[in-house]
Amino acid sequence: MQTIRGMRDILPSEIPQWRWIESLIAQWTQRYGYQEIRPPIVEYAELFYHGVGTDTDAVGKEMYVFLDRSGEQLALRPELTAPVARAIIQHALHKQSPTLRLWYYGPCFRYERPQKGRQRQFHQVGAECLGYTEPDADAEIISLAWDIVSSASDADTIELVINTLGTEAEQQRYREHLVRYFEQFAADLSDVSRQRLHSNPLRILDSKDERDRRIIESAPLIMDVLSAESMARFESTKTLLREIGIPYREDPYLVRGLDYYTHTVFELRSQRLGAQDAVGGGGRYDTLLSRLGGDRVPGVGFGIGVERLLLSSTKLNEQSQWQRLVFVAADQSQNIAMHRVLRTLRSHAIPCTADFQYRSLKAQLRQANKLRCQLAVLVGIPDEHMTIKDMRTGHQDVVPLSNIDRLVERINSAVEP
RNA sequence: GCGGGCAUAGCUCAGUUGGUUAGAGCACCAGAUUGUGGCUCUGGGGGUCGCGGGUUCGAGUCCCGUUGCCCGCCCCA
Repeated sequence: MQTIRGMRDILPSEIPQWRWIESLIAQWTQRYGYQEIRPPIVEYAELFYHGVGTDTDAVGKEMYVFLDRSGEQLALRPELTAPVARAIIQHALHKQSPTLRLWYYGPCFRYERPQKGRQRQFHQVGAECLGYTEPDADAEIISLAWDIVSSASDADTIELVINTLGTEAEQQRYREHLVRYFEQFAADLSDVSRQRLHSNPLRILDSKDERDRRIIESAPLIMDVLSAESMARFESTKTLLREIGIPYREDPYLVRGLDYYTHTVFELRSQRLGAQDAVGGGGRYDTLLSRLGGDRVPGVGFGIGVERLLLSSTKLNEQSQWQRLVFVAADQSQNIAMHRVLRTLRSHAIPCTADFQYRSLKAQLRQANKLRCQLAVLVGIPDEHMTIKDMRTGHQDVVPLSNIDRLVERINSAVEP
């Protein structure tokens, strides 16, 4: 028996890293005044077909879809923006307050070929800012994503890339321009790009193929078809980023894989990852909610891959710190006293543990040391007493076995808060 | 979905042109230390060599298949 391909256990030894990342996330979302939302993991498949689009790989080729026992077509969520949008519509959250700042964190699923930084079950953290058409919201979202990623790794190992896709209509017009342009070179394009010519010409732009790149160099740019208004909102987004000190690089060929994006799109890349170098990405989606049958609520958001964030992290949190945990050592003859001590300490909110193999005191202390326990209590040493040993300094203190309250007092004053 | 690499102890890895009972370091357990951890020394336990076939007198080593991981493509978080 083993885990399903592309899915893995997060082992106890890895939990401190995860907790650390999760605390960064909680910290930053709180500082920005975002509220957490937790949609279910399973949704109607239709939500993603309509919201994200069947042309996208994430939904069209990689989504886990299955029938439940009553024949409903369900899906394991491949991303969380659509579920959040669904929740807003379903509970009319935008009617209670016309602007919303939400964040989420949880597992997502995509049936892909596993690789480092690419698993079939992975975790995404993200935030959505809804109800604002103003570029201020775009800047805030990018700023939040930047803060989370750059607090986990050194700023000089990450890169922020931004672009604009304009309105839906402008995107459509651009698409037509591109098709007309690339058709002239159809014979010279790579096979993949030729196939995309009519299905998804935007995607040709980020092809890595050598020959494609040369053709792309002279391809029309989105800027050529943008209205003055769209251009202005992109400019002011960039100005805001510059003025609040967030370094970015503009890339007119950046396109994102999900259909719902309009205007601003961005990606955060890490040099410390291989081919899967995108740690996070996002953009504006002014038509998503109306596409899902809701009111026209504009929004902008991002998603960050937590596994990739961990891989890209240059700031390993210091391990091997002393734990706020008391080790209670005893031999077999003291087992009742040992359990009484454990129970009393716990009732006083003092974390404690013991070894039930009743091995030598030496072996028990070795275990206490391995667990990095700050204190050890030696029950029955000396006779009718308990020794409180500070594992950091070796300093020892003796209290009578009959006076557990005194033990609690001593421990409370010795343990670091 | 396509192309390629790897798979030996809990972990990181040796294993010579196929040839006796498959090794090391770390980790684990015990002792040195007559109830006291970390360092050191000594000893000990632990391996269907990913799994299934095949070639051979003989396979960890060669061949085929399969599963998993890794790299590139694709895609994205």
